[in-house]
Amino acid sequence: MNIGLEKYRHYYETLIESELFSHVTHNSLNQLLEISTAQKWPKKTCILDTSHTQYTFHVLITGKIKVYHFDSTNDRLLTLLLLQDNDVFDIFSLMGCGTHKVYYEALENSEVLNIPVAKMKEWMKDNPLVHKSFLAYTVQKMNILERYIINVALEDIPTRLARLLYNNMDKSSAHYQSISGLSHVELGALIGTTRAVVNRHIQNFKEEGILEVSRKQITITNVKLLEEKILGKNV
Amino acid sequence: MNIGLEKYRHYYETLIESELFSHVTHNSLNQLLEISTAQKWPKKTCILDTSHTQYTFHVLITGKIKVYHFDSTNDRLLTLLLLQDNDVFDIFSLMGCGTHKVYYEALENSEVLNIPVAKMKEWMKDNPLVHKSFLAYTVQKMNILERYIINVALEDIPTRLARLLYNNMDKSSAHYQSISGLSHVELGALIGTTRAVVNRHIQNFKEEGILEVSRKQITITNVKLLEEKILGKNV
DNA sequence: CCAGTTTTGCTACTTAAGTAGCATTCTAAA
DNA sequence: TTTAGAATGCTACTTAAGTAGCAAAACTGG
Repeated sequence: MNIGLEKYRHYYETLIESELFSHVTHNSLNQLLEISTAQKWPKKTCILDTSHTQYTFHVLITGKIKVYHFDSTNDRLLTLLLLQDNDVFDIFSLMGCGTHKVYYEALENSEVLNIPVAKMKEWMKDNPLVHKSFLAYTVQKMNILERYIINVALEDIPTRLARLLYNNMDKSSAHYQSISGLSHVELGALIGTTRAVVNRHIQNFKEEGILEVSRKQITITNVKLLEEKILGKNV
Repeated sequence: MNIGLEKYRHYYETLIESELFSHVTHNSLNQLLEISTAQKWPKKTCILDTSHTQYTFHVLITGKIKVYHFDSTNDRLLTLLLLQDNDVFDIFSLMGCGTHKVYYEALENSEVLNIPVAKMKEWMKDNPLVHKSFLAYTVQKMNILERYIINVALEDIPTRLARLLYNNMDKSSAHYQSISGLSHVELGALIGTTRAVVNRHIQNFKEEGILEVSRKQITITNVKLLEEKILGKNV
């Protein structure tokens, strides 16, 4: 990346805000940007070639990207993580953890930095302190995965759906909108089921007065009832 | 720990073998042992007090410990990880990741080192390089959790059971024994179901000639058939 | 504005998983 | 050696989840 460009400032300021790079010196961060190339991933960009993320490490600057697994046996998708600003991927290939069979799709127009894995490893060798922040970051993600396992293994689908809606409620707006822009297929992939089942339970919730729906948009009309769906079944 | 003791040598040699501490200098490892106390956890020892692991970091020297979650709604256990030699816990509390609602149980007579979290953090500050090996370690565990999610969310129980048996087959012995010493309740906790369902599928497998059972012991009699249960459904 | 695609809503059906309960067998502690 | 508890095997039943398929509605790109 030509760090003389105006754009460079934007990336620099995003990274320095990130918990991953906040402690990195000005010089080192510049070095990181020098081995980076910026790329735009328009909405719906898919990375289905696992070798790409195997050799290129990414920092998500803006946008939203889902990490998902595809099961060919029953033609089902499972979203493992939603990546947002300042997330990085793929930490598995960075640590040489064999092949990591996941795919990526930009759910919104996104901007990413591309860094060759080999160069990233070198940079980390020169900046050993980042291992600490990467460790903290990874542990946080692991915590999310752990709760995901517990949800999928022990809770029924209405509970999982309710929790998904609850956790993604936009409490700032007057009307509690949730998970904007995702279809029922996407919702199913997020909780490990199919669109038909998601739709069934959404209709049930609607009848119970918990929410209202319009296309790709869910509005929670009764937060208390939604909470009750989750509570009494562990928080 | 009084590092003059004969026992000390045993702990030292175990740690230096571990990928987590192998690069640590002799002096630093001694310092680590000085802030450690050794403890025996006989088989069936349970740690149900989450505040214990919140303030004490552990290194498992020998034995086997399961990390599990308990769901009070439906009275079910879910085993998240099996810890073995040179595993450490709990990395969540070490990284200050809030409370981590999991319990521990020694499945075999185990020997652990106890290290106060605050002292461990200090020691890590003095030995910043360990962050790198802890990162690699954590990423490995995260990989296991990720596959766990995929299994539980997308595969049926016969497949999950078959995979569990397959992954735990003792290929060294002439007779392929698998998961020795665990009851059907434990097997259920490992794949996210109940003992009744585990038993049902074990009986099916038995009829299909895949395995033979005796109390707390399963012997695989036809590995190929077992593999077929898993394959064709992603590896 | 039209044509084609995506998304949603819904019905009917199949199947797997979960639940309850009990009898038998095995094991370990008194 | 006895006995209480644990583990297993099994039956019958209930319920939730998955599947298939179709039609209406709502977008989107040309």
